[in-house]
Amino acid sequence: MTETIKFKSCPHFDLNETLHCGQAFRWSEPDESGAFYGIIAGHKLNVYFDGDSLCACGENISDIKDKIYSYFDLDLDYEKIKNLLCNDKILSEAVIFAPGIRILKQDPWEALGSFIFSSNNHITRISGIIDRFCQLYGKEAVGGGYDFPDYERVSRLNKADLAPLRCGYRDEYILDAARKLTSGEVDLDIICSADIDTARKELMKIKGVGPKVAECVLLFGFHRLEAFPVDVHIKRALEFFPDGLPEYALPYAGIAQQYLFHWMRLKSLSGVR
DNA sequence: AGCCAGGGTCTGC
DNA sequence: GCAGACCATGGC
Repeated sequence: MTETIKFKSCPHFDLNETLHCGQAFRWSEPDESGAFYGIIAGHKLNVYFDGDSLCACGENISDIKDKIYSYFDLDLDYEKIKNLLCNDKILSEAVIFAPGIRILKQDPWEALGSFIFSSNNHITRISGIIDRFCQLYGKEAVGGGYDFPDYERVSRLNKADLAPLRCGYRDEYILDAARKLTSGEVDLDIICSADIDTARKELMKIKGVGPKVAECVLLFGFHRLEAFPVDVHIKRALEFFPDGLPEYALPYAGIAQQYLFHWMRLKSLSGVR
């Protein structure tokens, strides 16, 4: 049956900014009422705000209530973190540009697969590739749609199977990732509990996973908030920080990075230089 | 019509 | 260790 869950009040949280700032690739645009459709833990749900409270609606979603809560990381106090970051003038500009961004806790394998597809690619195209990937090889989700494909299933595919994705040379990368996870050569549980340098090295055993993708997986899939992915937009942003980020920001470098990324990316999309 | 993109690999120094 | 060629694709 269709259920609605109302979570606790959470200010400093904007769904559009959070879901469409380049950390996740499968959320819909908002509908007329401002609700977004997506899939978490094999359940289709829509999320929206009722006043200050996040609400989720979908079939039997009480089964995954804890996972939804964790996905949006509702316990983390963003007011405190933003106040800290805003001691820096540039960071403060980035935060003010989209103050409702939060870092999601995505499924580690989905984050890994998604950011393998992301390399040297545009966000709109990444979304298309991942959509086709899920539709072709994902399990049906409760309430409709398809989940991100299991790596065991992907490990049994070949390049021809992936041709419809039109993901280019990244086809062998996703296969290598799925095979190394299935064989246990790379272990997500070990990465989860390892120190961050060990975790980086583990992830980079996978073909197609270099420093940037590894950092994205650590940040978005393992919630290592100190991870700091550097792409072209962040490279430009770093010109403002000749000595690197201020030291007090480093424990939350990944969060700072996301504000900077979104700010720089939307500025360049609107043609400002 | 090119330029560009949430880069990585491979080769040659 | 580091620079540079190369990689497949399509949105803009």
